[in-house]
Amino acid sequence: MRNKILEPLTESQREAVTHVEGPLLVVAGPGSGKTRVITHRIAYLLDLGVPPQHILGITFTNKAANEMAERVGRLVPRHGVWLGTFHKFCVRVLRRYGERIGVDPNFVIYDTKDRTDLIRSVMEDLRIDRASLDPRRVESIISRAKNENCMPKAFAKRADNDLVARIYERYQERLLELGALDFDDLLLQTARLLSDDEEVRAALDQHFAFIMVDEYQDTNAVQYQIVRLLSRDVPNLCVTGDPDQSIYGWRGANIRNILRFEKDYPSCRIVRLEENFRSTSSILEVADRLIANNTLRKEKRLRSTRPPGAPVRLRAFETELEEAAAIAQEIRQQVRSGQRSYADFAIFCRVSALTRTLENALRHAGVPYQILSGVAFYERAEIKDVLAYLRLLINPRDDLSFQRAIKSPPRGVGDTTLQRLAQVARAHGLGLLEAIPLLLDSGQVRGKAATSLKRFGELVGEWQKEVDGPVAPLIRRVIVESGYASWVEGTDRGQDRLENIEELITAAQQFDVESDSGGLAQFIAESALATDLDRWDQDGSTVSVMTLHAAKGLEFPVVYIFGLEDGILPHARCVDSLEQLEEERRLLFVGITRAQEELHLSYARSRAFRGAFALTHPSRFLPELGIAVEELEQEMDRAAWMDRSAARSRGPALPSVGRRRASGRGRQVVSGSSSNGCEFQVGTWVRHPKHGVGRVTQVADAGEFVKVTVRFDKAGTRSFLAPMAPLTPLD
DNA sequence: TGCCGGACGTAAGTT
DNA sequence: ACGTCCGGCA
Repeated sequence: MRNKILEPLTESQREAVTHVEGPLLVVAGPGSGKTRVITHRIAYLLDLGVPPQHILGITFTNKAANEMAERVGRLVPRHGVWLGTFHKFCVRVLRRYGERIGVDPNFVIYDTKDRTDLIRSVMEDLRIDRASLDPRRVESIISRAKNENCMPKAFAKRADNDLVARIYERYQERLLELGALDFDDLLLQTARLLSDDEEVRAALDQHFAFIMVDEYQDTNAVQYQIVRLLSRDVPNLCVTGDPDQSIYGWRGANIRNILRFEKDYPSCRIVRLEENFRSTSSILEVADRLIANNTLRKEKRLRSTRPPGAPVRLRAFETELEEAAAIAQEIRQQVRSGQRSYADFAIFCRVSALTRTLENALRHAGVPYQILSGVAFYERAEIKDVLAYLRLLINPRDDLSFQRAIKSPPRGVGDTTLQRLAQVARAHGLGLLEAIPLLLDSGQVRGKAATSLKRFGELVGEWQKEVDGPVAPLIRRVIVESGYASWVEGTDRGQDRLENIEELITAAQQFDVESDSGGLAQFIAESALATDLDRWDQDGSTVSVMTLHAAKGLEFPVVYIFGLEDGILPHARCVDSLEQLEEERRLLFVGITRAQEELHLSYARSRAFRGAFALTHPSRFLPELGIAVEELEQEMDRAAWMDRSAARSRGPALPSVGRRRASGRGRQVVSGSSSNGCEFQVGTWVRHPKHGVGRVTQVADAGEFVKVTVRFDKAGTRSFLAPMAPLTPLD
């Protein structure tokens, strides 16, 4: 048995695996077998006779947790070790001990959308105009505060934003009233529990004698504190991570947590895994050159164990359409010729908004794909609607869910009725659902609204009797009896939406079968914590499309990264500070190091944005890769590219001065404009069907097209590519 | 009173 | 190209 665990390991991997007592830091470069180390170490501990319940494995994503559970299972069947995300772990702790710090054990979890809704409603209550203070900004400030372990009181003392402090305070009060925790609270309340309740802390510290934390470079202040509090008396803490792959600074991750591990645990052992078994040396060299440009970094070399393989390609396209089409066609060809299967390919981009064009191209080329975008499956409207009903059954005070459920399907209860209901509820300190009888008795509501409300209350009462039974039949009952199913069927994409609900029911069936599942509350909690990525099927015969963030931890034989343009990668919001810029560089580094055999990078010189075309600049990271850019038509101006990158590194962006080719390839849209440009000149008055009359302020060469900038009275200044723009000259 | 369609403003990443 | 808001209609 022990041989099976230790044999396949390298020297340093074995060193990490066989380290048992005391703190251990594994600094693991990409593709260095980090997951293998963790899973084999768990197996090793089990083999030594450590009871599985004393081992705790914490990851950031469900996917990572599942993969680990599965791989440990291959070494030790039915191992019984708890492996899960930080958030899941916190849910578990809070359900059991949360009451000691005033957390309702039946709490519901509010996701980002619920949070948005609640913050908006709080701002309404406080009569804060949305125009004067953007709710989205408020959200991110509050979330940031929570990730820094800063509660409303402490936040108010910082006092740089009075208004936000008031919203924050009220928001927390509302969550408490509603019996809800948002994502950040799961961590925050757990940290509070562990630091305020020594009895619980000590018990859990003892209980989880062996703790392993993956991706430690991505821990935030609260997660850091939780880990610290659980490894004080029994510090058998093993963390793994790679500072070069820290990409979650924007949500409060603190790269210093991993950098100071040695100081936190002076007796710790450090093992470095620097051999890369994943990528060809060509790919690795590119990654290495790129990341060497980060200044806030400990020097580290990646050692390749593989031959050079195919060179990394970097291509420039005129438009995003060509870029997408080229990727789709290439993949199709490689599969058709039998060299590859679709599952070998992954396509990454910085922002999920970029996938639309790509999707079209893939569909057009008949390439099967799965998108793993930011929009989680469980955030789809229909899923949220159904979950709102379920949440209401568990927690009748959950007004947010009530409001959602009562409106879908529309049943004749509108804002006016709801406002009256809210008044009554507030007067009696009840939830909206609970206040229905009072409102009806008061006689304030009559007619359809009254009967609908009454019926709704009765139905919920009926369903509540079933909450301890299996989940799947309950869902089915709810969607039929509420009229939701028949209503949704008649809406836009009704069939699709119904299918999504079916998928939820399938998940519920699965959940029902698992013996130790914790009932409806647990199902809802897991749904809130589930992501798109969890539904991902790597063995399926499809190309995978995802963001660079989502790609972390994965690997593919062939990787495409597209949209490598300034403003996209690095993202426009990240170019102002060196720290953020370097995080963007790490993001590209993560993407590059996912590739095993082939890596294709590309950018487009123009891209549709907000419905209009705009010119782009190549990413400032591209010159750092040390590879030449290929033009769509070979030997075309390498010089122009060099100029541009030189200009880039010198300073602020210069207007892109491209060349104009005599003929476009496979483009139908070019027409109407004469060879020397177009009919627009600076000063020309033009009419736009939507924006009305405006005046041309700028005419610039844009590769093959001409960019026309027009100032409109109302719409302000906008740019168009001349041949496509619906502009009519007025002269 | 509630619902629907056009106008308007707006867009990072994830648990 | 998209969701959200407001005003008019049922």
